[in-house]
Amino acid sequence: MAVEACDKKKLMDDMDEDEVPLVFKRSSSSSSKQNKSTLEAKKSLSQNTDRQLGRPAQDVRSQNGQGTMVQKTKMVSSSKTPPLNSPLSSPKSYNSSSKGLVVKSEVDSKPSTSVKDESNMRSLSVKQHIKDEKPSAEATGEPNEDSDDDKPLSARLPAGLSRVNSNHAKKGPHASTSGQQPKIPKPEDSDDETPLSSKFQVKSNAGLSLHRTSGSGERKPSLSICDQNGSASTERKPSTNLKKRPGDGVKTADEVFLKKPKLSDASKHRSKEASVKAETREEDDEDLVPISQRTKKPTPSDKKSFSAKNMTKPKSVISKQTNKKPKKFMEDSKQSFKLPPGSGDGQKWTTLVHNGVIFPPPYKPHGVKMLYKGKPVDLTPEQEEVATMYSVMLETDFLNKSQFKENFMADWRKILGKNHIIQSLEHCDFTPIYEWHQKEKEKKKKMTAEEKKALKEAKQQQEEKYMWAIVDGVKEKVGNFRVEPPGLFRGRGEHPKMGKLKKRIRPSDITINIGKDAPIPDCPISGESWKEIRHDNTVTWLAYWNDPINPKEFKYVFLAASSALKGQSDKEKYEKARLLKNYIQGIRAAYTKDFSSKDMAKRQIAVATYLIDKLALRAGNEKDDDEADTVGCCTLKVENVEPLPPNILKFDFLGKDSIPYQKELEVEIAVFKAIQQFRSGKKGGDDLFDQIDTSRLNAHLKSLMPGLTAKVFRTYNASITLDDMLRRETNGVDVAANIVVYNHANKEVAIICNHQRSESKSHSAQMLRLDEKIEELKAVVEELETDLGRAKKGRPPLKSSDGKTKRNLNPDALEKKLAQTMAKIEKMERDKETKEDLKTVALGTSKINYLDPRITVAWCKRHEVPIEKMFNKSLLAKFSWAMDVDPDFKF
DNA sequence: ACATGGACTTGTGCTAAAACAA
DNA sequence: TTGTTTTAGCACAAGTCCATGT
Repeated sequence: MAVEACDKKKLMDDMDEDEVPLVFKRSSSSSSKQNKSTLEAKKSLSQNTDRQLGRPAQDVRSQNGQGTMVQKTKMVSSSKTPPLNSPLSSPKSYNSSSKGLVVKSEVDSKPSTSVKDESNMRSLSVKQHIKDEKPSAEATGEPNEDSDDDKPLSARLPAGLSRVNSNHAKKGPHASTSGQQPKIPKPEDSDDETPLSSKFQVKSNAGLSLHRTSGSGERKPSLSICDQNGSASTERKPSTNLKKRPGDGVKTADEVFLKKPKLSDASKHRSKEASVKAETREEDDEDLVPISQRTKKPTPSDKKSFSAKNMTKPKSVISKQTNKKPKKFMEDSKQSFKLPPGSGDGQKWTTLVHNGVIFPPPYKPHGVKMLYKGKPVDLTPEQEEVATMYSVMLETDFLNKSQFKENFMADWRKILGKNHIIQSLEHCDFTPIYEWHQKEKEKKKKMTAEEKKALKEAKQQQEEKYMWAIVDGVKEKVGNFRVEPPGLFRGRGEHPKMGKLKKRIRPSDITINIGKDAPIPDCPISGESWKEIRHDNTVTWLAYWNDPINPKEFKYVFLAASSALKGQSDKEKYEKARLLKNYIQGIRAAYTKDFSSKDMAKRQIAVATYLIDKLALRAGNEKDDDEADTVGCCTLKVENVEPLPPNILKFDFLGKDSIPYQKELEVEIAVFKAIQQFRSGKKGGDDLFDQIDTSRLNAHLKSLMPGLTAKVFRTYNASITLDDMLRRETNGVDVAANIVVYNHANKEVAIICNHQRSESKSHSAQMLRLDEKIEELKAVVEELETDLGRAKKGRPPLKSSDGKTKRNLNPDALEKKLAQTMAKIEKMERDKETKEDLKTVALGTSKINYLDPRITVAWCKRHEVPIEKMFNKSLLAKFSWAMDVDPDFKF
């Protein structure tokens, strides 16, 4: 379906994306429908099996018993429930809330994790395998079962930790035996990509076997697999002109390639959908539909949201779409066509057309003079430009950093020349320029709406041609077609290069990558020319230039996240993480065993893997001296990990982007001892893991599972945690309550991944304001109660505090008002709590990068939550490939 | 084995835009 | 309407990891 998207209408709509607001139309009414549909769907689908399994969240809960209440109380409760399995851990878990847990994040302290009970999960899982109905898909179903492994980190972490221990350590051995030997079976797919599918399938059947040996045969399938639906969907038209991307749904990758737009029926559908949906729109001229758009809209047939309905019956939907193109097409196209991106040989595209990049406008001198030793100074435009870059940063914290100032001055002096009057930054007064800049900002702000709109349109028009690329006949959005403007480098943390001048990039710095038959983009700056033109279809970049700050590195122009190319690799990432589910138990057993290996390198690998698994640490590549001093797992220093007897490890280091990571984790004794040993005889700044590095670690991981690398654990743990929490805690009271559950799960993941944000400057003021409002409302409640009491006795209300006479309401009306006010207070208090809770936790990063969107989409379908409530416009576009997932999808 | 180049993903903060409250 | 708060998007920095050459 998606493809058809081409419909012009849609296109049109899309076109403006910027301006036009998306409208997701999902009428309320729809809900009912949805439900219905859902139900149907479920029935139709294999659900039975699932259900039996106990898959439904509800069931789950029931098991625990707790589930339900959770919500209100906060899911926490549930989480707390003691895991049946691990006795050990349990104590902690219960006790306190998450906080109690061992792990505390000092940072904000939200205690992050909660324990989950594995027991429940397990039970579920076990059964699940069964589901076979959908073959591929199901991969999903898989094996999780057994181990706690499957459980989300969160579960483990906190309490988990303890648990972990218990499991592994204690269990460790057994576990291992159980079955999964880590050994990899490599299915054939050497590539990471394909195999998955096959594997999945395999697994599904047997929980135990990790290997998915068999599956290999079809790897490609992986894609297909994923989408259960997908399969059908493809349609393609071969020859047509440009196609748009295959349907919105974007089914599987396969389809992607094929795409063919076809308007015919599909288009019809689409159009409707389009309207319904909301997507973006843009107008483009021709038919090229921007893929992104298409994709996004999932809405299948009717407007209703795609939510349940669509999903539910994915197949049916698909079929519709597909109709247009008969299978044959598909097949043909597949074969004849290019390989899917990513497919084997590394070819990413067959034809690629784009217009290059757009450069920032040349510098316009303002002539405002800065002062040096109190006197105005004449500067050339080049000198003034750099002075202005610095001036506008006058109120930032960078100006308090000597490193920044030194670097800036060093670079500026090169432009000023050796004998310039300006010799020292200390005697410079940039305020005139700063003030000029502030005024300019004011002016801009004060422009009328029309003026702003006109400016915007002019810009849009200028950029329009650069925004799109045509990849294998499909119009795709380009991610960052604007060349970075010159400026002062703002590194994060204590970056040694902060303040250096990032020089202007010119065409002669840029290498363009484009299809052989495509016209070479005109160089936008007359008289200049591109550095080089390449026709490399094994890479996805459209252009790149060397980073002016670090010439050894590059800045690339890629397609946008909504493109099929990116979508496919995103999907492959999640499929790989899902594959890990089948190996995790064995991997955990293996590293547990190696905690006491005689071989130091082996022991270090085991402990590092443990930390990556339990704490979701990043791999930790080596860094140069000219970068900020941050670490990851393999680069942890002795001083970053402090053993607190009997078995707690206190982590304190700066991770990516110099974000502090401060947590305490209770670990297995063997790990604790190993860490003590790794530290012994070393200085604080020495490497904790002196025998390993990321390439060794990853090489080892690859021996356990094809394609496995350290980062896969983060994806795996994040997604499995979300899936697990949603399944256990969604109670279905109403959409709002379900969303609360979702956000709670999302927060849990963010904490695991240590996704922080800085507290807004006005946070405390905002909290105070909320408190005031709540107090006011409480006063209103009291007043209402008084009046109600009087009204019941037939007396008129007292005068209000400001002396005015109130209307004489009857008791019913007063009660109603009272209830409304109380509800308002409740909501406000909840909002306040959430706000405080999330003041330093960023949910967005995990949603964008770590949570398999299919979990969210399937959950939305199961609980009739409009997907638009969970994904904004760009996420809808980015995850278009996940929209038609089966409601029973399990990560 | 290792260093380094190269390509692509992940992350935070800023700011424009949208949503709200007054 | 207007001022304020919240959110979406973007910019671009900073990671990961694979490939390749020595």
